[in-house]
Amino acid sequence: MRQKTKALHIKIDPKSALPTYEQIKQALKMAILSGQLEEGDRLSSLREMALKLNVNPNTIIKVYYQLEMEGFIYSRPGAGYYVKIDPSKIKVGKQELFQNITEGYVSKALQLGYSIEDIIGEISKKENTDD
Amino acid sequence: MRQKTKALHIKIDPKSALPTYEQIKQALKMAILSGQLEEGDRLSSLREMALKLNVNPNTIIKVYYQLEMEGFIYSRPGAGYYVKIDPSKIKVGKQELFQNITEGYVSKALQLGYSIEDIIGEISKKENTDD
Amino acid sequence: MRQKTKALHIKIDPKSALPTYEQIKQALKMAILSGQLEEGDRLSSLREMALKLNVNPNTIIKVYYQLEMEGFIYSRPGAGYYVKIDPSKIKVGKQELFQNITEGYVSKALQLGYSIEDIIGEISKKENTDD
Amino acid sequence: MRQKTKALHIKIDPKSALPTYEQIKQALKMAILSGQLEEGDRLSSLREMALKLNVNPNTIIKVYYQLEMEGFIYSRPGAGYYVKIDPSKIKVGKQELFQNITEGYVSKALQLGYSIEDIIGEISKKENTDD
DNA sequence: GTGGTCTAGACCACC
DNA sequence: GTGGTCTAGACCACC
Repeated sequence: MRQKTKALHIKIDPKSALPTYEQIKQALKMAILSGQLEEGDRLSSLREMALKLNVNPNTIIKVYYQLEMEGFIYSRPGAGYYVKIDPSKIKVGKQELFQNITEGYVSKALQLGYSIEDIIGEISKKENTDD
Repeated sequence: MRQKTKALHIKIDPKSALPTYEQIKQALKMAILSGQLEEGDRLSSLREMALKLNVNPNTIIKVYYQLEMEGFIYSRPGAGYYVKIDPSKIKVGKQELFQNITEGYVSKALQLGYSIEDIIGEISKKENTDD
Repeated sequence: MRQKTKALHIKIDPKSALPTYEQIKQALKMAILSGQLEEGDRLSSLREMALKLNVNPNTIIKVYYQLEMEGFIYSRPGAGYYVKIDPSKIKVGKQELFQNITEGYVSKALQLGYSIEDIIGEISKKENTDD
Repeated sequence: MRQKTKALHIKIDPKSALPTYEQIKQALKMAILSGQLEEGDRLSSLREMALKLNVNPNTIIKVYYQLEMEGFIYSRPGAGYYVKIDPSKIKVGKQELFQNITEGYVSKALQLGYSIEDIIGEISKKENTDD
């Protein structure tokens, strides 16, 4: 069982309308669903994570608690929080999330007056691009 | 002189992490940028809109006030709120919004592990679809 | 008794924080205290005034009513509103108003950090100026 | 790092035709432009200020929000509101305000029938005066 | 404790 | 009826 914490690059946007804890939670969920974090990986400790993100420890407590409730991580008292992966759940969760964000994105773009062709054209530009 | 208020179908998602006023604001901005609301169109009155969306009038005041600050609408006290359109601004705002949501969507999908091809494939499914 | 209404140049600033009726009221009071409007002068009728200032007649009713309460004008039912001047009151009212606005102005300028000399210097510039 | 809130003596005139929030806003703007409040100074918290001025917190929220929009202060959620000063902006804002109030004052005095000499005479009396 | 969102509702100025 | 000001007060996110 791996004990080393993987480096995650979570950016908090203070101007976002989303609360801080929600931004962190979504970032961690993405990391898990994408496979960036794997079964047994240890999350940074509450204090470490709070320090890294320059955020109050209570905020991290809230995030870890909710992720635990949703079954993505579990705590080993005294040892830390670990990623828990039910592979089938991950697969389904990942697809659902992908379809959800796709649906949300496309419907907004359509409402703005862009066609599916416009959308695909815009996205194609991203190919062979770093950022 | 248009005086009739256009019907808008704004849905507030109570489960959203976005605050109510932000959801309404974004919906109205979309309607303006997309051309659904045009120069001179009258918005629903504060009380009407509040009633329609089942929300407190003060929340609508906040939305209208911010949209006014951003130059999308103006108020005529005693008469109502009206759409103000600087066409060039609309054009730019629309493109920026489109690029922003595209960028945000694509980066999430990529992080989830999907490729540009996967994304385009998923979006292509939307073609020839009603919903 | 003069029946011709004198031309007054009242400007309403829709962006002012002062309500419309207050702006009109102050302008009329100034005109009376300054001698621009004299004993027996007839004010524009409610409808005329409302039309000239592009304002709702009810607003003018309110203004005239308050000026009447304060003893600056009186109404002759069916004939209109007329300036009533108690010369001693006018003199006192004018001086009081002058001292009030001077006091208010000077204290603001001082708080901003300007000296009496600065103030006098700025005001002196107004001499030999049209606007 | 200054954290102490400076004492401000803001008086609300209930008889004023200016709305409460406007009076408070102007007083704070004056304090900033005059240098009474400096870069980094912390404003009283929403609740403190509301208590001090015997006004509803929502009224203070409105004041702070507008001052934030105008770039005079910024909020650090959970910490408070702080003065933000772009010195050049302050200088310009101060001069503009001074010229505005001077212009407004002088034009009223002139309309009342006083001459520039009268005005300067009245203001000169303020010299060597405490109040 | 501090900022931020939101509700419920009164009252005013103006159309 | 319509916008605008204001109060009283609850609840949330975060420090």
